[in-house]
Amino acid sequence: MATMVDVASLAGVSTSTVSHVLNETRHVEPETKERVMSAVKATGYRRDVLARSMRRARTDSIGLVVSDAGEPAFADMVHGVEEAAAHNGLSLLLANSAEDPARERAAVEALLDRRVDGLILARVAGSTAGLLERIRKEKKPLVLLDRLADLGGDQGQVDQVGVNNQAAMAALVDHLTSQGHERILLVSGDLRVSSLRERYDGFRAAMLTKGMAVPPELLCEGTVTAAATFDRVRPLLATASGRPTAILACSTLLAAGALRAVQHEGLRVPGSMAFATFDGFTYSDLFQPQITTVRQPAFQLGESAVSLLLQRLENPAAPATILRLESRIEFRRSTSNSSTD
Amino acid sequence: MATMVDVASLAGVSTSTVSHVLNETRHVEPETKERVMSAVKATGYRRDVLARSMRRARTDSIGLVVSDAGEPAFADMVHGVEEAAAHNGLSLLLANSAEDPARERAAVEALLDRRVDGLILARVAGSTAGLLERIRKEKKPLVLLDRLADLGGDQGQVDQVGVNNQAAMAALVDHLTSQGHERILLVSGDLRVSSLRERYDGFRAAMLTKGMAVPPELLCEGTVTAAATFDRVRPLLATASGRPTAILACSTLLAAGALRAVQHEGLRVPGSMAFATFDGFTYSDLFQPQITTVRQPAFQLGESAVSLLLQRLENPAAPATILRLESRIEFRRSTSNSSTD
DNA sequence: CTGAAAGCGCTTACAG
DNA sequence: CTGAAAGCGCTTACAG
Repeated sequence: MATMVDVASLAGVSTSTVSHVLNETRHVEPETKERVMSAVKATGYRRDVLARSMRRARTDSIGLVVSDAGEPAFADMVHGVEEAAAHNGLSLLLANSAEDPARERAAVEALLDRRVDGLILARVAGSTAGLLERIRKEKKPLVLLDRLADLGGDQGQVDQVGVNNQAAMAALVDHLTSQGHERILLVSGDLRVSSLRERYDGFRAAMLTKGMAVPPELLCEGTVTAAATFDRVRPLLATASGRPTAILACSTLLAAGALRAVQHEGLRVPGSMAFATFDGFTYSDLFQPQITTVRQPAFQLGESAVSLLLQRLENPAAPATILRLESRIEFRRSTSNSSTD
Repeated sequence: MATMVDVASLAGVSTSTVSHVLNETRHVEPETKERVMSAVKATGYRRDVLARSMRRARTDSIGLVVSDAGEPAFADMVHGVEEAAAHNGLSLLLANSAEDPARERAAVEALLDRRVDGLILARVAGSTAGLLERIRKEKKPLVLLDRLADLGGDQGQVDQVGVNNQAAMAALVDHLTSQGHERILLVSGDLRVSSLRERYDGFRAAMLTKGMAVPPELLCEGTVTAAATFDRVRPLLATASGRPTAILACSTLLAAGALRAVQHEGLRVPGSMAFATFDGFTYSDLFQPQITTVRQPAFQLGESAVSLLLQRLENPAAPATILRLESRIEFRRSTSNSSTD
């Protein structure tokens, strides 16, 4: 591999000049510049980013840690981040934490080791409290994505971008109650995940506003896998008496478990059970049942996270920004009374 | 940030000794070692991996570029790679190429710049011939994942891991013909993608073996998006005369386009059209129609790719390994004659 | 307009 | 058993 010294000697200049030409960081005579550039070409020189990073403050790279890049919503967020990063000349280091706090921690440490200029995190459910502290100590710009932090006032705020879960939930409850549903089973998952907590709180608030009861047996929370959700939901559907008339799942995973329970009990959607979910399934237009779904603007969430990070890099002292984008509800037959199936 | 010099002076030793203690690369008196370790703790010292990498041959990191980490099959491969990498103390730099050759090229360059110890690539359809050459020139270990290379003999071989597409296709054709299907529409996509090419070739070979005709109008190839596939497939289903009785899609994306065409024409699966696909949809057990699917052992593909890479790092001169794992076929109602729907 | 030289934080022969 | 010093490949004051 050719080094800068090779280029300099071939061009008959100093390495300072080569560096300045490459970085356009001070004026160089056109003719000299020319010589340098052709020496670069002749030697096939490529700047060593490791050495470069060691001298500079920046690495022009950012890190993204998501709990599972394979989940549809996260996949789109990743795309958004990639697009925006590439657009801004940043390279992206991506890591999955697989919903495992230890993996998440390890991923963050690896990214810090590589001196990323900033971090974007969609944290896992059991994310340790120390993680944000660790990043703050390193003085690394940080943006929280989708799963936000509920920080106390004096801990300092963090830039965050998520969706307006309350509003989406209110609209969904509106829709379901307008169809005459009074007994709605909420499958809300792990409430340590802020987005799930917000949906849970949003549901209760919306029901309260409507003057409707929310009996505890219709709040199914705490399950983390589809299988566990199946086990929890199934008994709730077993007997016709007291059975909910609608199920509302707060994530794709939860929807999968709940739907499996519905089918296991021989109930048809929407014939004998209405069903709606957040996030939902890919290619769902092709399959039955057609499920009413709250779609996040996932791609834009990713893009916005990068924007916030860039702003933060520009202006480290600015107050934190908290962005809430609006979701879109796709109404389908699974919550429609007029349907025959 | 504390540096090695800080640690050394606090412990009253040289930086050599600190380095050797940290790397366990030469014997150090237990008592000295102790002093160094407590100085490390006291200063909160963390080794600078950039500086370290600059002096060493290795960065203990590998790069993975996939065409879309959000597609189910690729998502599982990514998980396999991550798991195996973590297990071997390697950190993983992941990049999506979004089926765009330019993005792929940029991703590879970024990874080379970061001096990954090796690369794993699931290449895009239009991947430039120069890409492999570029990596070879850099003398970087490389493993091809899922989408293999059809290299000429004297270009030198590359380590690769994929599935046995021929065998899976033969079994599928066996299954369909045994159900009485003679007119099978093959939706094969972009034949520059080696796995799709293999499925295409496998189909023709299997049909030939059965002594069955493969009329050109039942070979739908070259489409890259679901929308384009829809447009190509729809007219083939428009009139009952000459309509295929079964459709075989070679990827999730192609299946989506074809299925949309089937539904647009008002045909029911499997009532009026049998349907099978490679890769398939997630959570497909929950939805109708239930589609016969060839599942790749995607996670294991990812793991195997890392194994091959590690072997290559150990032994750069060894002949290339080409690994073929077996897929599993999930037979479902979409290809079952006895079903009423 | 350009160059000589220090320095980023490590690793590793070389020497004792 | 340990240390002084060179060097990895850059960037950047400093000097002219």
